[in-house]
Order: sequence, then structure tokens, then C-alpha cells
Amino acid sequence: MKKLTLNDIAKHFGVSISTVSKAVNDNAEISKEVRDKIQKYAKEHRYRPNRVALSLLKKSTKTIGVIVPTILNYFFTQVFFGIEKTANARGYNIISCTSDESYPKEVHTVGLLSAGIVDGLILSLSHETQAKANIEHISNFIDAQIPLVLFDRVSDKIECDKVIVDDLQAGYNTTKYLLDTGCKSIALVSEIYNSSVGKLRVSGYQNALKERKIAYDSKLLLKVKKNDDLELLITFLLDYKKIDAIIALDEMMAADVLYILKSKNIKVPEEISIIGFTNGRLSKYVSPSLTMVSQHGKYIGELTANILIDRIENKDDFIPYTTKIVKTSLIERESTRSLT
Amino acid sequence: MKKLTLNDIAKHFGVSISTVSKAVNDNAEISKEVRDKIQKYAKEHRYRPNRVALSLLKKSTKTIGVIVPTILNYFFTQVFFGIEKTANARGYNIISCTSDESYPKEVHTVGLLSAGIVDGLILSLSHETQAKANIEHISNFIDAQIPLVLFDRVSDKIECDKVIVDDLQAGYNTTKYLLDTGCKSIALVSEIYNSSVGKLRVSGYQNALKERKIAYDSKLLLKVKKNDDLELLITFLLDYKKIDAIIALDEMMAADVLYILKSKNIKVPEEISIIGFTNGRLSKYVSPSLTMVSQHGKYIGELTANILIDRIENKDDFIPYTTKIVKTSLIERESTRSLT
DNA sequence: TTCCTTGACGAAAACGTTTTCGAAAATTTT
DNA sequence: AAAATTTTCGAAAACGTTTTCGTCAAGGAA
Repeated sequence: MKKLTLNDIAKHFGVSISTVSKAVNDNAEISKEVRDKIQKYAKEHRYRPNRVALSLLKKSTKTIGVIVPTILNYFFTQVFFGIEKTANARGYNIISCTSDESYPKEVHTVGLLSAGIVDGLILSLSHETQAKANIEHISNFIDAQIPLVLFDRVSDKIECDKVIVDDLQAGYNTTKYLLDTGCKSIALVSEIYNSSVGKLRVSGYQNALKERKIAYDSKLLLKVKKNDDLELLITFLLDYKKIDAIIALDEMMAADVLYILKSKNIKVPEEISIIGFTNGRLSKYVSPSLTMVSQHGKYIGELTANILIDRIENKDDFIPYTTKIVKTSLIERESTRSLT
Repeated sequence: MKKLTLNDIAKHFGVSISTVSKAVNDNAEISKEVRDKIQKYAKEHRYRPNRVALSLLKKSTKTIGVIVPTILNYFFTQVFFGIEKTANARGYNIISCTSDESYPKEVHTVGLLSAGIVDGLILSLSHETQAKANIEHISNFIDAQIPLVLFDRVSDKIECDKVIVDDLQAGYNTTKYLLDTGCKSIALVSEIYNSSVGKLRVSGYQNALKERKIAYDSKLLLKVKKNDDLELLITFLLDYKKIDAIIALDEMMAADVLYILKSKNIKVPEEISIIGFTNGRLSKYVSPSLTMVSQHGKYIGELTANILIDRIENKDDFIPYTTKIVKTSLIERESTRSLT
């Protein structure tokens, strides 16, 4: 039951390979009887054209590469889901890789994918890459003439299509929302302080403060690293100053903050309000449920995939690069006070 | 800056393709000077051997296919993470697909992946496939001589390597644990009642009941479908009989059950205990936090990938198929009473 | 009959790579 | 100087497919 090739079928019928190829493709150039005979045989023996050979010939693999910093994060899982869905619908497979927030791994993976196995690439920069701001590997990839779409974690230095979240506005909106509910002293905790999205959210936060003529205090910006003890940091923060709201830059962290506050018997939202980024599964179920910023991950995935595939399928046409900005939505729940 | 081929380099230096190939592969057959000259040029122009051409020649793509029923589920995300990690470590890329619990989509995807683009396949059967028990597409795949490893959702009718969770034992253990904490009337809610794993867990549940000489009441087994109103079903259940424990067959459902009980002002675990399957992010953060069964998803992914790659790399050797059974662990939290 | 058209099929190139084998040239050995 | 060996490189096959073009025969038209 070895894999059947055109050559095998050709030998079986004593005809040429071209005849078989045309027959299985139902080409009228071949007489009806021969065609039927060969098609029947091919079907019975489950002949399938070798996609690798086809890829080599057509210079198109019908697969797109996806590199995300991590998959153990609801936002990226959602985006991934959206990409997979639309890619499949448009006849593409996806080959998925994780950079694990690591620069060397990203370089390595991008290199691999530039060797002809994908027709295009979707990428969200790793945290380390954004911190280093070293994007030579991306430039090389672009030089290889393979379409690339960046999403969420992008870089100004890279010229290509991009899909980003309106993080500046989101940072501004959440801060303003908290101020409007009567909060005065708002802290911000972030693990991704070096990433483009983290910085934009902080800028939005600062803009909102400035608008209300509230001085920005950098001590209220908690940069937490991988193995930091968040509880300790929060304890210090609360000792430093009276806080009445905390913005957490991802969902897990929002949940962690809530957990810590509850363990300290601090009432949420009466004493401290919480808003988190990424509206995942957690936020609905904890109590009090968390007010969150939704980034519409699935939609971003769909949009990104569509832009990439359009680019792949109109490779010769000159289409200027676009940057799509996706607005966020605030999902109001119980961890914030109501607007008065 | 078009993609460079061996031919391009050969022309540039006026040598043959074979010379260039050997030179870039640092073959001593080529004189040191020529080798250096060509390697320098290749590096400068970022030559990378075309992987598609290589795959065709070597009949090996160094990629493995993964088909899971859904990625929006923490267990499968975990498994996926484990697979990706070990596959990468062993030099393989993964091409990932979702069956969306749909039989036709699974058939289609398995078909695609049998056309030579993967060296092996990792698969967890869709719910619909297990309900239909139609596995012809899998048989066809196996006939094509491509290594296959099934995990979690498997079928007795398919002969191949398998990695499964000890769901029978897990069902038994959780039930027994609840009985030991003093529960007498245990209900079970499941969305995957037709899957192999669902059935095993129910069997384990029944075994534990039988051991304690408690009659099994099929009304306590809630089969919930995609769009059912869980709250209504639970209300009926509570009206039907006094319940003091609920086993939920996945994490979301456990959280939903908790949510519903809380909204009915039923104390957990004083009045009703809850145990859920899949120890994800949710369970830790809800309150009371949920006692869960951990299936060690990441480990399963690693194990599965290793078995598959071993099979790929020793294709000629005859190694009998194995079925690895991974034990579960019970993570005790606040949604169950303490053992007395 | 002769010419032209049409139908049915095959030969060969092309995609990019590795590898085996052969051959020429350079070097060493006798 | 002749013979033997080694060094250095190229030709060609192979992987499986599509597609262009050519060929040959049959059939119809003149």
C-alpha cells in the first residue's frame, strides 16, 4: 500500500506519465475511455498528487507561517483561532511557531520559514525583540520577497502591512473611565513594559492624567519581571501611597491583582477599582468579575490573515502597505465603580 | 533581491551546480579556495537551500501535522504547547489544524495532510467522529504509511500508537473522593458524553458508586448540548433530587456550574461540592477556587511528539504499537469539603 | 488521391536540491 | 619519464508533478 505516484499508474496501464496526469485532472485531451479507466483506478487506489512536488513546480505551498510570542495567552489564542479559520476557508494551511518571547528563537524561526515552505508570514514580535529593537532578521525576510503581515507587537522600522490594536486610545479610555468613576490615584502594572503595546497603553494613561492635570508619578508604574513576587510589589505600592485604582496590562495579572487585594481584605471596587487588558475566560468568572478591555483577538486574526492572503494572491500588483487599527471595547463588570 | 538558487551562484562563478552545492555544504571534495569564495558569496547574499526541493528529494519534510478538536480549550492548548516544544527541539516544525469537533472537517484535513506535506500526524478525534464511529479516513491515512499517534480521544478500531489519560481511574477517583468527604448524591454534567473520554469518566463514576452500593441514577447524568441553557438544566436537576456534589467534565462547565449555584445562593462546598476536569487558569481564581483533575496536558504533548518522532526516524524498524496511559492528579481546592 | 483538420497521446522541460560516478588534471610514487 | 594516486570538478539521475509542444494516425474535405 505504498504511496501511489503518476509513474506507478502510468506503468500499470502502459501509458505515459503525461497521459495519466491529464486523465486524473479530467483533461479532455485524453479520450473518455482512457480517462475513466485511469480515474477509476486512481480513486480505488486513493491516488493523491504529491503536494511537495506541486509546491516546487508552482512555487506556491498554500501554507502560511504564524509566529506568536506565546500561545498560553488568551489574546494570542484568539488571534490564532481567527487566522486558522480564515486561512482554511481560503484554502491555506498554517504552520505555527512560538517565539517564547525570545529573540534568538524568533530569529531562528523566521530564518527557517524564509526557505520556501510558506507563501507568507504572520508575525507578532517577541518582547525581547522589541526591547532589543534589532530587526535585521525581519529585513532579511522581507528581502526574500515573501509577504509579511505584522500584528499587535509591531515596529515602525519595518515596512509592511500591519494590524494593530488602538492601544494608545485604550490606555487613555480606561484611565479616563476610572477617573470618571471618581478614582484619583491610579497605578498601572505591566509585564510587557518594553513592548510597543505596553508603551502605548502607558502613553494613553499619561495623556488622560495630563488632561485632568494630575501629575504623573513613575512610582505608580509597576514593571514586573518574569519571576518577581507580585504580592510584594503590590504591598510596597500600597505602602507608598493611597491607591484607588489599578490597571493591569494582561488578564492573568488582573486576576492576580484581584486575588492579592482580596487576600489583604481590600474591597474591590469600593476601595480599589481594577481594569485589565484582554477579555478572556477568567474575567467573567472571578468575583467580583473584572472590567476588561477587549482587543477583539479573533477579528484581528481574521483581518490579518485576509490581508496576507490578498497580498500573496496579488503579488505582482503594487498595493501600498496599510496599517489597520482595531478599536478596543471596554467590557464593564463589577471590579469598577459605576459612572455617576 | 530575488531568492537565490544554486544555479544563480553557479552562473555567477561559472562553475557547475554540483560544485556550488558541495561548496555550501563544506564538502572537502571542493578545493578550499573555491569553497571559501562560494561560501562567502552565499552568506553575503543570504542563500538558503529551498526546503521544498529538499523535501521532494529526501522524501522528508521535517514537519508534523497536528489536528485537535479545538484550540479554545486549555487542555488542548497545553498539549499543543508540549508538542510544539519538543517538536522544535528535535528539529521539526508543526502544521496545525483544528477539526472544530466536526467530522467532515476532520476527514478533509486528514486527507490534505496525507499528500506528503507531513512526516507524521498527531490527532485527537473530533466529538462527531467518535459519535459516528466512522474512521475510514484514518485507515486510509495509515495505509499511506505515514506514522500516526492518537491522543486523548482515541478509538479501539484504529491500530497505532496512542497516548491517553487514565479517565476511567480519574472518574473513579473523583467520585470516591467526593464520597469520602461525605457526599451521597453526586451528579455529573458533560458536553462530551459521546466521546471516549467522557464515557470512561462516567464508567469510573459508576464503578465508584457500585463499590459503595449506591444505585446509579441516569437522571443525574446531565448531557448538555452546544446551545443548551445550562442554568435551566441545573434547576431541573435540583428540583428532581437533593444533590450534594457535581462533577463537571470540563473547566468552563465547572466554572459555569459554580456561577449558577452561587447565583442561587447555594453554598459551595457546604451544600454542594464541585470537581471539574482540566486544571486550567480559571479554577485557581474563582472563589471558592475549584478542586480539579489535572490531565497534565503539556506532558501528554511532549510524550506524544516524542513517540511520533521516534516512529518517524525509525520507520523501517518494526516496533510494536504502544498505548501510554497518563495518570491524572487531583488538585484539591476550596470547592470540595475536606476529608474527615 | 491529396491536403487539412482533429483527436489522442508522448517527450521533455521545469521547479531546486543532493549525490553518485566518471573524467580530467595535478601530484606523488616508482 | 612513466605509472599510480589524489585532487578537483562536472554530468546526470532522482524526487513527482504540470504543461507546452510535437507527432502520428484517423477522418473529412477538396
